[in-house]
Amino acid sequence: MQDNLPPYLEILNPEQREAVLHSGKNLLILAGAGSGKTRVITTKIAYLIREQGLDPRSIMAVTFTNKAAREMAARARLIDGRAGDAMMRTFHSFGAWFLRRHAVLAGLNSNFVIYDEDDTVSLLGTIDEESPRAVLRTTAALISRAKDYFLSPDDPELDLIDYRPEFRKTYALYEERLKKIGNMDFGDLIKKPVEILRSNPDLARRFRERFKVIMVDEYQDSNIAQFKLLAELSGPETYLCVVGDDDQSIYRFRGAEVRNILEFPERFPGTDIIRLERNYRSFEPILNLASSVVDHNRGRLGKTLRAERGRGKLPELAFLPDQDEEAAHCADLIQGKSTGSVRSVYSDWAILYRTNAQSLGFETALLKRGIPYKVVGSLKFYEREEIKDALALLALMVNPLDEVAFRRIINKPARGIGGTTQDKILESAYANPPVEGGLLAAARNCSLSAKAAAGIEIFASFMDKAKKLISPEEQKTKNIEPGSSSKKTGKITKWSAKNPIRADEGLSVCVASLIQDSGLAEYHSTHDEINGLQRLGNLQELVNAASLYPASEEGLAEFLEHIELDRSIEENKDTGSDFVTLITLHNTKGLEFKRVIMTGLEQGIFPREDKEGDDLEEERRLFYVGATRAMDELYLCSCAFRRMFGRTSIMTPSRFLYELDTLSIRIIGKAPIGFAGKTGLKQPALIRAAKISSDGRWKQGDRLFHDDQGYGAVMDISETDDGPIVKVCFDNGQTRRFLSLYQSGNFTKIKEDEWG
DNA sequence: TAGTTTTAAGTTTTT
DNA sequence: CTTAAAACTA
Repeated sequence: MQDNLPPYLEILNPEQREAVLHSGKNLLILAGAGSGKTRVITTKIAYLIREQGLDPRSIMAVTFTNKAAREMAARARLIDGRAGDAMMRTFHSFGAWFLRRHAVLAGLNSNFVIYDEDDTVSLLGTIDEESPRAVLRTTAALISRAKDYFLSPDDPELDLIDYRPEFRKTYALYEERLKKIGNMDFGDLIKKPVEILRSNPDLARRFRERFKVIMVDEYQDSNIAQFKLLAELSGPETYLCVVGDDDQSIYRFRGAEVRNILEFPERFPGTDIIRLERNYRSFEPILNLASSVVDHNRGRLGKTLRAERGRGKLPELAFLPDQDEEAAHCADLIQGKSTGSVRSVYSDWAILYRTNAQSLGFETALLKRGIPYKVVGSLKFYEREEIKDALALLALMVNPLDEVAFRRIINKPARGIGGTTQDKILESAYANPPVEGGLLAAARNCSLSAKAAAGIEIFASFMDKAKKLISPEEQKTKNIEPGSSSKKTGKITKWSAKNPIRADEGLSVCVASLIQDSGLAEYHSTHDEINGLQRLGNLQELVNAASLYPASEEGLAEFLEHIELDRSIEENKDTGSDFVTLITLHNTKGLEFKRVIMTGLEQGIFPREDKEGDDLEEERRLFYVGATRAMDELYLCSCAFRRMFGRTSIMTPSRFLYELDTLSIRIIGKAPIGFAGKTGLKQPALIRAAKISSDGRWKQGDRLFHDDQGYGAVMDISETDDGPIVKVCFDNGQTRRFLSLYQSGNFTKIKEDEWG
């Protein structure tokens, strides 16, 4: 035990302190959920600077999400302000930073724009004009996966991604095309730096000299390419410290390789392992519940989480008739109705679901009750057509060779430049060596119809105008542009013909000018009768966001990069500071809430499909992640029916519900057979059932659900003048006869037969 | 070629 | 049900 430790080290537990003070060899920290790993990382950064006298600039700390990177930086700075000078970024943001400086070494453009999966699909569409969109999307996903595994088109191992020679060929063509354009996709942000470091030993040496300490958070979610990047950046002298939890690996589908963490000690010989197994977040039954499910997984490093907070309220599992009741149940819980307790603070609550599509029902229910909420991470904003259009204009300014952006925007609004003309322009641009001025210049040099040529001129003229707004010479006299007529106008959220897109600061002036002069604003407001105003509002919001950046070419590039790498946007709803969080299970990683409701625990929803093997294990880990977000109270919901694609279908409870420790849970509602837990409050008796089969007729053996009796099966059907009478045997052993009342879709209301 | 109608498909999860 | 994409027509 050291004497006179500074307070920020004093407050750590022995394992945490050991991890912070550890030096010399590489370090693998196996940190269970809620064991204070972020505290360890941030403290370690501060400790290295304060006590070890390390230059902050020689420390690199990588995370996976922007939110995590921001939080890490903020918390480290709280302990020591100098920590702000350390490089704390996401893997992808580091890759972009690296490539802006060193891409030229690989003969690549450094003014690249980052292509997302959608852009990749568009580009693939110009390579392969035959295939339908769905096929292109699959190909795009495969290419992205290939890059996660650090596989190039000529790599023999590419067969493991897709053995078809066509795929190899398409991938090669795509790479060639992307290089010509000079842009990067997400995978390139990791893969290309590795290639550059490998072929430039001097540069690699300089990096190894600079970064003496490299730390990685959520290491269980790293992929092969990221592993290789780490390997290139760290030499024998580098102190490598990775933190992770194999039970929280939930991004396998995206190329994350759990073996990275499982085999870390072998890959980096001389590694010490420290386990953080004290959980400070959740009450014991919550941890027991989470562990009991993930215990069914094989191939774990294994650890025992101890609940430092001791016993608390038993988690509740509610069996509900359908998703509307589920949403109502959530609202009841939040308002404290079911328990009769005092209403809690809204921000204590989070509603978790497997897919974004599920958020809608909760939104409507909460809205109806006037409960404020925020949907986290619905990336819709940047996926909106009008926003993508506006971004294409900006992208084309940054990289005039951006074919995808060019095609997207050149004829919007219509300028008489259709697909055929576009092909002609692109063909001539690719036939000739890269033209100064990019695709627009190429278009001007192309012999086109009078109509098309005129369209090009119109387009080129406002692009030139916008360019002037960010060129250095014009900066001093920038009071001449029309958009910024008078004084500060503040944020404008509503649009009218008299109140066009406005801007008065920084880059927003240029962005506003582009959106206005290109006719994009007008195009979207007139083309969409219903949502036109909202579309303009979105465009205005984009303009507002740009005002934070300087009106220069660098500012523009920065703005675009920020948008491309961090798509989470603060939805500027007039929600105060107290709101319920609606969030996907994946998005909750790293977060915690006092009260958590996990919804949709049904086969097909969670776990999704009938997943098997490794995929099923990943779903289990997702359950573990979700459950361990809860500090005080945990609630689970499972519905008997769910509307999907406009149809109502009967659901089977999630298999995880059969796996969990029944002593750690209290059951509410009609549980299917096999649940031994205590039964809580009674649901009001409703008589309702639905069939599995969809042809509108009852069949022997049809499974159904009855609000009073629970799950059951049809034993016998007899036709009468009043319709069919069905005899049902329930899982609880009871037998009843029902008269079918009426039907809609495959959802049938029934009335209990008098003789039943 | 532009714009409209009809048909089909889809819901993972995200940097 | 909602959205995207193919098909169709002016």
